[in-house]
Amino acid sequence: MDEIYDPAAVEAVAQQHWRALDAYRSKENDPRFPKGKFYVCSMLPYPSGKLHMGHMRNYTLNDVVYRFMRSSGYNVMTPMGWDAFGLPAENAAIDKKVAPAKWTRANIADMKAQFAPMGFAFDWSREVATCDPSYYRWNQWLFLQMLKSGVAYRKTQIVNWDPIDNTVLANEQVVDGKGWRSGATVEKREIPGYYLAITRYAEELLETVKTGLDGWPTQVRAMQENWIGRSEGCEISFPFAPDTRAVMETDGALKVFTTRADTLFGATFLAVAAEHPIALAAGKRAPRVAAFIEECARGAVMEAELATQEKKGMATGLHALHPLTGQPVEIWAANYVLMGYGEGAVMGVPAHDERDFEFAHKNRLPIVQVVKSKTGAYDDVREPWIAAYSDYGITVNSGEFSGLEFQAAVDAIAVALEKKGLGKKRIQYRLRDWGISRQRYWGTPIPIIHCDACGVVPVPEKDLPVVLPEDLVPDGSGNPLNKDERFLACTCPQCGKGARRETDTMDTFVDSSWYYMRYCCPDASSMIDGRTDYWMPMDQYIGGIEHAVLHLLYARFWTKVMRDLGLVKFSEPFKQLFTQGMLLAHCYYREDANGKKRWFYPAEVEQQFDERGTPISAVAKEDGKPVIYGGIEKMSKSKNNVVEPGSFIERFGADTARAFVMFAGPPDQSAPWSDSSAEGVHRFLKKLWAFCYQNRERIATAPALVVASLDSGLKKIRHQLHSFLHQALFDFQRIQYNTVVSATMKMLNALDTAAENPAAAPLLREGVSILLRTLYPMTPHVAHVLWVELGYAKELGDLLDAPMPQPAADALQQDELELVVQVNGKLRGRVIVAAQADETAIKEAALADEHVRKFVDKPVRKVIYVKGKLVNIVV
RNA sequence: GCGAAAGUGGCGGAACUGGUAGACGCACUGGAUUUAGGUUCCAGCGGGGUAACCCGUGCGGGUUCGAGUCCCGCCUUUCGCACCA
Repeated sequence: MDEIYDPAAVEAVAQQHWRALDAYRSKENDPRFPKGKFYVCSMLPYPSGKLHMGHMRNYTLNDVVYRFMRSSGYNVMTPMGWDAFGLPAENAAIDKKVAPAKWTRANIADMKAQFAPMGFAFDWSREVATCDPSYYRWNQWLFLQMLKSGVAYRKTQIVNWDPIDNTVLANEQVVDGKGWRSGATVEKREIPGYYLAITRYAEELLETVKTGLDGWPTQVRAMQENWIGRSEGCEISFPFAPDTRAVMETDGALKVFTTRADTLFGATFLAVAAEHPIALAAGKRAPRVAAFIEECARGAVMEAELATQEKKGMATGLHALHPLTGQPVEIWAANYVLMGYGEGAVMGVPAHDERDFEFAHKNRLPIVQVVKSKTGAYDDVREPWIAAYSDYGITVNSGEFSGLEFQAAVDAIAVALEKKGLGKKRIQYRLRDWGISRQRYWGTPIPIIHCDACGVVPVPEKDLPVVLPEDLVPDGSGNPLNKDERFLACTCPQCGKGARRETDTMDTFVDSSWYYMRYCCPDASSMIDGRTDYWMPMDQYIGGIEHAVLHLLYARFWTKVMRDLGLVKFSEPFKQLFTQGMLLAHCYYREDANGKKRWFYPAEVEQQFDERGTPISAVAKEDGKPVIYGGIEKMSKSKNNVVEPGSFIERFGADTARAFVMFAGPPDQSAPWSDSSAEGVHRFLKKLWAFCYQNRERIATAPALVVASLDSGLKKIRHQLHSFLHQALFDFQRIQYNTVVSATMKMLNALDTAAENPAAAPLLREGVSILLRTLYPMTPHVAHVLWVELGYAKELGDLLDAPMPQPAADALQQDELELVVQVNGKLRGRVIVAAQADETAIKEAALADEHVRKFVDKPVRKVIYVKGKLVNIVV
């Protein structure tokens, strides 16, 4: 055994050992693991080319789950793959004039190589890249099945259009309403596309997220519940007034949805989206309406932007009739009404809705109070109008419906409307169908053929996959597939005449909706096979909170579609979900005269402290002059604060990197990277090695542990060790690995104290075996080598499958307990009592304590005893 | 704007179910070893006070014998908002 800890040597030995065993290849029903399967998986990464420490944190987390569960006796499988389609490859293509396929595949190779030193337990035999035809053909196949069942359908969609580059822009590519490359003001444009009817599953998606999925974080469940957004309300029709009838050339009605039918008598205007047919018809007649529609057509489609923009409106000059009073109500076009949500129209009740109030106030529309509070606080909301009263209350000014409470009013009005055929109760979801068409090259081709004679024709299953040509290089001016005759030209499967292929590709969320099922059978000749039934549903899914809604909702939806096609038997893909936090890093900059920031790498900066350890200033090493501390930020290239694993691992080893990213903070929260803190963890591993080296003979020759013969000092240390273990096992289960690392540090500190006692050898032998196995999931290399060197492998087997240690009952028991004594809830003393002492004796001992007596200057009113913890004396 | 979280020493954080605030580590200070730097080891380390003690978990209220933890109202930061992944 070497005297000095040499991480490079240790890690080479351990990895060689695992490679020789092919240690992470998983197979179904492996008889070595009678407890059954455990499938743990991290959300697949986008192959951007560089792995930073943040990735390492995420996959270390995954790896700790793997090793802990395997040590607990499960047949664990953890795969890895690549979310290989998407926009960044096209941007790289524009920048570097390299085909996205080539760039992506080179990145995958790079990243895979960067994973190697970390010693992750990935089963690489299951690797999947979503840009491989063998994968995306099944996106196409399932899409065809969805077309057949009607889950997939064609409809127009609104996109961001860059009029200079003549291309559709992603929301990300719209900066302040302008195209990021051209600078042109972005316009909304309507084009046809494909949708998946996720709303068909709204009720089931909602029900399970509310009452099932108990292995998911509650905040994720809440976010999904709110995203689906079920609301009970009424659909109400306002029949066209003669002017509207004339313009629309029909006697229809303007339909709205509201959850506040009780306020119907307060509806003083109607607001429609700028794209609503009535607005468009009015625009043909009135130039000012047309101008307003055009104004609304500028600007982006993002909801956050729409919701924060100034509320603007324009009277259309048209009217509809109130369904119950028959009074004409003015129709306005408004920029805050969304065409894609509900009916694209709302009734405006300014007295009882803040947004309507703001709108009415600005446009001098009438405000009519129709609800008063039950307490009388808002009985009189007359002019001057200050605010809307949006709480539930009692109806007023509502004819025969006055004097009713909210629900009674809604019920009565709904009945009245239904009698007239002008409305009914209805459930409305906020959730919208999923538009999957992207006017982009680097994605799964949508398997559709356009024929002049037959129209839109699906590609026959036997012709799948529709292979994406891999040699095209986008130049920023639209989808290069539109110019690629080899791809475009085809024959119509129905009439056999020449036809054109669809050039839109699928949203990359399609790729990530089921890859985790393909990992189970990556070489299957169908979409999935029986092996998926063995591994799925996944036991532990790990990924960022940013995916709380979209990806996780799409994956749940996709699973249900597959279930309804008879492909899988389960309805939910992920039993447990863990949302990991981001790794952040310090950043430093200097500003030049023009306010332009120059960002320094942390390594170029020296932090200075005062004598109390408070950081006072940071200076650049190059000139000794101050730089500005920019705080702790997300790692990003532009801020030069990306921590790269390569050089760190070379200096300190993968185990230090792994242990530090686990130690830095709770795994579900963001944590900053710190070089010096990481070195502290390295010191711990060095200390561990040195301790094992110094005590190797004592451990090797230790007699068996006899608890009764330990002196009281060693007994106490043994109690500590097993308490730390007890806590660590709890923390392993709740995925709080930062405190597991702390526990191993405490164990080493305790063993260090024990080692001074000449009789400690049996305890050291037990303690080190506990310590190594507890530490192993975080730092497998050094744990493996020490395990072998100290002879534990011969006794307990390879560390990969050595069972997790369990705390001994005889160690957790104590003869004496230290109790805290409080007076009126404030800590005033401590007493030591026998473990079996009864409550009366304990209370007496507490009252007898001299520190306590000082504060008991009034009669004792009550004494509260919390078993094993404290006594509180109330005076 | 809407939805979801987070806020504890100089720093990262600990305190699982209301019950000893600050475990473990970093930084810093003093000392030992070393020619020196680094390493290693020992001790100290929330604020105030000679002390007894007092004050302290973003801010303001409340519940409780007892609140970092529960409730109400604010402030700040982070994530998501449907074409970034």
